[in-house]
Amino acid sequence: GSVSDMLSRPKPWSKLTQKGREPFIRMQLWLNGELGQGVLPVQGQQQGPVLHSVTSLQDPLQQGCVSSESTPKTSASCSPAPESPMSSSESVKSLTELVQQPCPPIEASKDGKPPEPSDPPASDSQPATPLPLSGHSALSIQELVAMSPELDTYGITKRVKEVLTDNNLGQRLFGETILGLTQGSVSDLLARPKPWHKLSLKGREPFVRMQLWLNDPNNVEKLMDMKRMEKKAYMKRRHSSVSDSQPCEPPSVGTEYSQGASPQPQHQLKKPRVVLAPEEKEALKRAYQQKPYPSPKTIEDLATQLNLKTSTVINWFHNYRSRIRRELFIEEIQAGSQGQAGASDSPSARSGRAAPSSEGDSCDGVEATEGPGSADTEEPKSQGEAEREEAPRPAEQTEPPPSGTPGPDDARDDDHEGGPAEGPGPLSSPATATATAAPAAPEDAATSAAAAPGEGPAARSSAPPPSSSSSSSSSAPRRPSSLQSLFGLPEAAGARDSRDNPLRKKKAANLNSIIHRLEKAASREEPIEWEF
DNA sequence: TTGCAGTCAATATC
DNA sequence: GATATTGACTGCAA
Repeated sequence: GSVSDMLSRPKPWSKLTQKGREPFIRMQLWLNGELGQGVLPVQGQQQGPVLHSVTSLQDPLQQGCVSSESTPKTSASCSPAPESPMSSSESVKSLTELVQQPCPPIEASKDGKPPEPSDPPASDSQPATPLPLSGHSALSIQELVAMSPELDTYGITKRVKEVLTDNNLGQRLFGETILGLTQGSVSDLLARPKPWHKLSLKGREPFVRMQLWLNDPNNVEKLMDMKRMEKKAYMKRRHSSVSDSQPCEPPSVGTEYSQGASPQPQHQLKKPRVVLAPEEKEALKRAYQQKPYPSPKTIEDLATQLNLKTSTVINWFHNYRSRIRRELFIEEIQAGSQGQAGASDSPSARSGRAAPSSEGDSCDGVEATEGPGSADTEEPKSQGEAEREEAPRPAEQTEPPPSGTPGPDDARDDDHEGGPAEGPGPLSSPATATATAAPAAPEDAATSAAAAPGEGPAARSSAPPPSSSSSSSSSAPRRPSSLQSLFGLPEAAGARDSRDNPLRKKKAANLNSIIHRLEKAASREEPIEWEF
């Protein structure tokens, strides 16, 4: 009955749960001839002949660092964990193993040729990107991902960073040959990996690829080879182009990659990249603080006031929200590890509000999320801001607007025809102020607060924290076997602590004052609602 | 339609 | 030159 149903009404892949995908993977394997004629275990029966026999195979994914939730953490969590309790279905795991030989991820084909550089991009757009694995089966990466146990994304990226830096391998090369991603994406991924459970299937792909790569004993060697070949090719091209007196196309960034079909698109005038001025960003951030989910009208107002396209404003909000969210993930992780070390705030407590530490900056997101309370970067005004904002709408402001789950309701703009824009609000000022160079009168705390940070070096010295913290950790101790060593590197934690303490104090003070005000407000207005 | 995830690719920064 | 940042885009889901 199930089979009939499945065959006649298959659900789209994306709608299937991991479990639900299992039969399709089996079918695919069967179609590929991978499963032979062995008797597959049905449902609860774990080990049919075929699967049973393969459980002894090495599972490259399992070799890697499987995250704590899924693996009984032993001191050497990177060792194969055949007994992992993780999988809801052992059989899937077995399939994973079946599919995953210790495979060299780099070499694409047996013909000795390295994967054609153009491969990754080309195949990338395909629905089922074939892994550049010479490995055993033609299983697509998606299938591997679907079957993969939970991976420790932080551990993986950390190790990858280590390997890359230790061997002087670039992100671009790694990204393009191993992950099929561009340098920027790789950088982002390595610096701010999301936890496995927050990743979509697609988002897990690169991590699976990384894990496979890490498990490849010849990974570095192969990448080195690639590097050499790239260099050779580049030299060749240069020479030939020089001798041919070619107008020497710029040493294409992607080297031999890409350019699949785009030597000419250069002609069609490219849209110049929009670069938002600091003041504009400040204004947007302030708008965000008020309404992380501005209404179309607000967006339009914003766009008008800042003289930007509405799409730019929309994009900015999307990007900002999602980047803040990512920062928060990291904060949570870091906080978690810190918490273990005896840090004060519990992760659960912080997950609600913005995580304090990455001190806003690169993650001004965090700062923004935290709203006025965050203080870190703008301590001086934070009080004022807090006053201005907390008092009127305590609930909204204390709450972490965006955080993991967009709690649109609390901050969404919808109605308020006036929206945040009503009143000059935070938005209007900077733009106009910039224009006039003379920041309008102290319209409100927020405005002035934003104006200042715009120029103040203190606020501007934002970028480093999160990434630097992560990178610092990358140079820290090795052996990312256990969760602690992955996330809570003693050194790193120590460094953080010493650096954060003053900030923490400030924050604590700030929070206290906010709480205090909230309580006051609560006692005045709606005591019941504030019961919590 | 809206929001999000993931990514690209231009640009900034180191 | 390598890496980080970020505006824009695509595809998907609710």
